[in-house]
Formats: sequence, C-alpha cells, structure tokens
Amino acid sequence: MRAHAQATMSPSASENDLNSVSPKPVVTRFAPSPTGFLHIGGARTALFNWLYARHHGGTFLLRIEDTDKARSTTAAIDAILDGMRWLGLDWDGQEYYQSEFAARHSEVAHALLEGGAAYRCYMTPEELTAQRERASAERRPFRIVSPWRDVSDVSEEQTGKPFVIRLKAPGDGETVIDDQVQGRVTVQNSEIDDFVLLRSDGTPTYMLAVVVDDQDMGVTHVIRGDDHLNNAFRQLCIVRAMGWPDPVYAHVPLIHGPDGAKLSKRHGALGVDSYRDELGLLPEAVGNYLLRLGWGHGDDEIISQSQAIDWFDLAHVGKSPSRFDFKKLENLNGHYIREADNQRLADLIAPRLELSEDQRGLLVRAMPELKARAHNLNQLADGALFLFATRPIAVDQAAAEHVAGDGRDLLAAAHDALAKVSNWHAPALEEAVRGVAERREVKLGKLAQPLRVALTGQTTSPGIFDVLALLGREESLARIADILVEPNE
RNA sequence: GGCCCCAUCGUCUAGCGGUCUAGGACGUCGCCCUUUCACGGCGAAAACACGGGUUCGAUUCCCGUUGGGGUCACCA
Repeated sequence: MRAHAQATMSPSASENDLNSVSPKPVVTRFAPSPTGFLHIGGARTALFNWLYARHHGGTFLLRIEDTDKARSTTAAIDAILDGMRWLGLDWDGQEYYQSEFAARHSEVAHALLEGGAAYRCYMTPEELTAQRERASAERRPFRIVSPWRDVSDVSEEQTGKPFVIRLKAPGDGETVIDDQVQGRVTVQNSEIDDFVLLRSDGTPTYMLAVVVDDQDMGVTHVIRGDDHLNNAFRQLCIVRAMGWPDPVYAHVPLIHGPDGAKLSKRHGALGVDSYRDELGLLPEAVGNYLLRLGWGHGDDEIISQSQAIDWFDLAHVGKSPSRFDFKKLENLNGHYIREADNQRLADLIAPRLELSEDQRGLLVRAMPELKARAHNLNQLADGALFLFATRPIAVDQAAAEHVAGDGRDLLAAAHDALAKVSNWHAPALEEAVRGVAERREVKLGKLAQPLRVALTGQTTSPGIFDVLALLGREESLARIADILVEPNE
C-alpha cells in the first residue's frame, strides 16, 4: 500500500491523561475511504469532528479506510490529505491506514467466535441469493437465516469448505442509542441480522474494522454522516459482545443538492480541490459555509475558525438534511476575498496570469480595487487582465460603441488634458478629467465610459481614476491614442 | 416494500409554552450612493406542511396524515 511512519495503535491519547481530571478526554476521528476525492460532505464531517475535538481540547485522528484495495488509490489518499490541509483541519499524529490492522480485525473476529458471539457460516452464495429471492417473491423483508448459527459440531467434510464468520445478532429485545444529534433512537433487535465479520478470504468487513479500530484508537466520539445511523446498531453489537465501552454517537444529516436529493455528481458534486482550483474559492469561505450548513449560532454568519472552535457544539447541529446553496457560498467567498491580504491574493492568481516580478508588483497595488469586485479567484484574475494587456488592446464588441462618435471627440479632449497632467495620481487625474467634462458640458459618465473602454477594452472596471493611476502616464496615454488613430470597424 | 430519521420564508437558519403582528443571512425586487461594475446603506415581498389532542395559552409538547431523506451486500 503506502509507505509511512508506523502508526502505533496505542490505546487512548495517553499524553492527555495527566491533564484531564474527571471526564475522559475527547477523541474524534475522520475515516474516509480513499475511493475518490474528498467530497464536500466528507469535508463537513471532518470539520465537525475537528471542531469538536479542538473545542474540548481533545484529539482529532485521521484514519484512511483502505480495506477495499480494489477501489482505493494513492491519488485519492493524497487528494484527501491535501483537501484537509487546505481547509486547515490538522489531525493529531500520523494518519492511520486501516488495511494495516487486518490481523487485529481477524483476531477480534476469532475472539468473538471463541466467546460464542459469532459463528462460522458455510452458506454458499447461491443459497444466499436463493433465500433473498424467496423473500422478495413473498414480499417480506429479507433477513438472513443461517442454518449454521447454532450448529455446534461441524462435519469434517464441511470444515474444509469456505466460510464466513457472522455475528450472532441478539435476536430479541431492543437497542437504544442516545445520539447526540438525532436524539434517542430505538431499534428492535429482531431487525439486526447476522452480518458478516470476516469474509471467506479472511479479510475483515467494514463493520468489524471500524469498531475494532475505533476501540484501539481510543475514539470516544463517533461523529459521521447520517447514512451510518443504521450501521451504528450493528456496530454496537460488536462493541458490546467484546465488552468494550459504547462510544458516543453523533449522526450528522447529509448534504443534499438543490433539488433535495442526495448530493451527487449530477449536482456537480466536486472534490474540495475543485472548489479551490476550478471555482476559485478560499478555504475560509468553504469552511465557514460548511459550518453554517446544518449548524447555527444565533444570528452569526461570518465565523472565524477560532470562533468556531469556541462555539461549536453538537446540540446545535440540525436534524434534517440541508441543501447546498452555491450562491451563498460564493457570497461568503466574496466577503473573504475582500478581507484577504492583497499580497496573498496576488500570489494566488499570479500563476494563472503568468506574470513577471514587476507585473506582480502592479497586481498587488491594484488589488484593493480588484478584490472589491470579485466573488471568486477566477473573477479576480479576469478583472486584472486589463492591467497586463499588450497594446493595442482588444476592445469588446459591446464596448466599442462608446468610443465612436461623440465618445471619440471627448476622448481626444481627455487625451490632451491628461497629457498636461504632471502629477500622475488619482486626485490630479480626476481634476483633469472632470475639467474636460465641464468644459464640454457633459456628465462625467459620458466621458468616463469611453475612457474606460480605451483603457481596459471593457465597460466595467475599477474606478477610472484608479485605472489611470495604476496603468501609469505613458501606458494610459498610449492606449487612448491607439483608439483615436485606429478607425473604428 | 421493511426498518430508522426528519419537517420555520425559494435556500441556510434563530426560536427550546406566553417576548412571534416569527428574527438574521443568501437569493429576488425597489430606492439611495455613483464614472461602469462591485461594495455599502435603506426598504419590500417571502415561512411555522395538514389534522387532531395536551394546556388558560402552542412555531414550540404528544398522536396521526402527508411529504422528504437514509438504510436494507462476503462496499465502505
């Protein structure tokens, strides 16, 4: 699989033991399976686990559930780690890889077997499907009934055949989980079937692996997606059969697409890497959005990561699924772009603009004007394009009309006035341009638009005086002159 | 279909029996600011799914209906 420092499965976060007095220290974990990118729902689960641990001064662990070797890839693992780092979700210690604990999983399965809480089941796949089909034909719920459940002595001929180890489910009574998000949930034990612990090839199933790993890693709080709530009852059977302490469960509702159905590729469900690279979002915006999706703190909307750590709790996590609203995410992103450091933003978009050092300087200087207008980094980069365009600059079709007719005359007048400005800064430039407008008895807008088109090639841009100042005297006058000499097409 | 869960403006949510003629945010629509676009400011439309209870009093508690979601593998 993958080389990494040995992750010791030391029970509990022993480092904290001396400091914590009565309640046991909180240990949470995020346990993604590396079969794809870190999707947005996973990111939120990770965020909640991280926040809960940090809020309680506990430990946040990361475990890669790579037991399905056929579907797990190192590229997916890297994408997950990368996504978490980007979101600022640092995990404690080395990440764990579930595949490395197969022996331990098997050991527990056999312990269960010895203790009589599990049994070898020799049913063939054919027998299984036959049973399943019979159930659906009779329109009754399928629950496996293995003839091997209570067989004590197995014939020698049989023992040579392949078998799986199944848990002996309780059968009667009921199991209750006090879920920190969903509340008290009760399930009749008759609903819980004899699920597989160890496959016929000796590998552990997910159901077994999670429980064993959570126990060995000292996980106290299992915070995960709602889709695992049903599993929790089965997992609890293993926990109790082993005599281990129940973990605290918190099942967070899933994120849905705009149409209310589970978020999927159809909705453009993306990896967090796409939120960064393709959508041009800032990690603080994505984090803030994810936090507020399904959790609230009064009327607060803009919440920093440290505030989130202070405020986060499971009690205020909503119980119903929430829909993903991209508009709100982008609005938040606009806010964080405006808040962001100019140099940082310039560094973020410089690569896609392919700038020289000098040009980077200009970009930083222009940033206060540029960032006020962008909701994502793509818009930010687009907005900066005019600064680095080479003359004669291209003029948008729609913009061209502003530099024809009257506009052209005004532009000529502006050019002359600007050429006389000695102190090339916004205030002086404004004075000169306004002077022209007054003499020609036109509103400033009549002059500003042609000027904007000549300087940027577009009808929208930062304030025109800032544009002039940013571009500099020589470049500005040249761009205006270009328009004046070039006959309009 | 069985089991489990959920239900406040279009969306995210506040509300934890009277403070609700239901608050905030995004989005939408006006107006203001203004050289364009944004930003910002002001304002508007917009919700307690329905029906029964409990209670002096229900958005808040209980039951049912409807609607939505999750889950039913030798996948995780």
